[in-house]
Amino acid sequence: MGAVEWQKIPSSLSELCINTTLRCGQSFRWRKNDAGVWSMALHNRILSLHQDPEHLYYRATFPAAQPALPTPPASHAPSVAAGAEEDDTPALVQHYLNLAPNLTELYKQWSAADANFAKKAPKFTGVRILRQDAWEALVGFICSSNNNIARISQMMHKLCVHYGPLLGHLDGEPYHDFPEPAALAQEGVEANLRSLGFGYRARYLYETACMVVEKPDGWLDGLRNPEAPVLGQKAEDGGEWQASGREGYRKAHEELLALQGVGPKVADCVCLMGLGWGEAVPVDTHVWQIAQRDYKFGKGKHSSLTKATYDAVGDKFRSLWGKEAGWAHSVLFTADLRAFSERLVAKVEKKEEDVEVKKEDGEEPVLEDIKKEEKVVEKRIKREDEDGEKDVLAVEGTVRRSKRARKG
DNA sequence: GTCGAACCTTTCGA
DNA sequence: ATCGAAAGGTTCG
Repeated sequence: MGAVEWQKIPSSLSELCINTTLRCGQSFRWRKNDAGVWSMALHNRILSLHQDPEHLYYRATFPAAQPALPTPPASHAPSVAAGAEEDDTPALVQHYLNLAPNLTELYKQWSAADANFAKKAPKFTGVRILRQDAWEALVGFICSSNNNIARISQMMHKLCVHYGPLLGHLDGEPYHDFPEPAALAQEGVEANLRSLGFGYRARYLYETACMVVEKPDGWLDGLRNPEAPVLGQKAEDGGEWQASGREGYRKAHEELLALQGVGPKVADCVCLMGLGWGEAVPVDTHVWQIAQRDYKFGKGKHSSLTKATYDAVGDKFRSLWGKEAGWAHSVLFTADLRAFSERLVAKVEKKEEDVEVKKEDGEEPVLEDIKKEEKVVEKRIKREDEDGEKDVLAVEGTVRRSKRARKG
């Protein structure tokens, strides 16, 4: 493995908070280790992240002996073992984390346009829409139907372990890149996924993989917002704005609907998080609750979440928040997640106690000391994420414990 | 266009 | 602890 030193770039927690962004239901593959470092296999390397109030730190770990070329004369292929020849990790980080937009400015705009956003957003700053791989987003959100984030994460992990190429190990854990469509379009995949606990989504994944494989090359990325091209491509104009969404967005949404297991909500998730269409507003159970509670839906004409109501909710948010409505929506969605619910309660003296109780419950005692350190770090950077660790560790815990001594 | 039921399994919360 | 409900929905009739 060719590990590279940590790099750092200036970044405030208002511009990006990875502890929120990486576990708010956008990507389901990030794992946090005991030292508080987030890692994920991405584009043929293991990308690791952590941050303090002033900086974002990143590091890539490349697989050993991964010759870009069929290993010509090994004569002077020196320590360049991997990736060192033009390390594109800085560009990848910039691209994946979507660091270009000024998030503070966007929050200001959304707050000015919407009192409810202004009220909710201050406790959920730094939520950034990631630019994920479109295929991964498609698979992840097909799995998300009628499901919970912990299980979706577990399923994505299994998918990588069983069908993705192994890149290497970190903290003793294997990291696999995300499988290509062809890997999931093979005979027997459906049955195997079912046995792995995917339930009825096994068939959706297999059939969608087959359909994608049959499409012309580059079909999925062809549905991208030209303003948000894949890494290395030049940005172009995204088309004319309208409250129902730009033409390219509508086209992408419509095409995605033809895939198995893809309805309006999943299609919007892929549009927003995989294809760069900022106006895509996925309306799920959370957003529907929000729309009823805070935006006067749920009565009369729009009393139930029909297709027409679905579109109306999206239009409402698009006309309210504009071109990046899906982004604003994600902030409110995050605020609605149980995993973050503690931020909504007022800071009272009882809180410390509650946290302690939660921590002891269901966690390995061995981790106690480490976790207290972690807590200190979290406090130092002035975030309130003690609550979050519990959830994240729970996800990893099930994976790990299933292989080791679970009974204690 | 709308409605209801069925769908797999895990996690959550009372 | 245990058990029903809910979980970032979609499909089918």
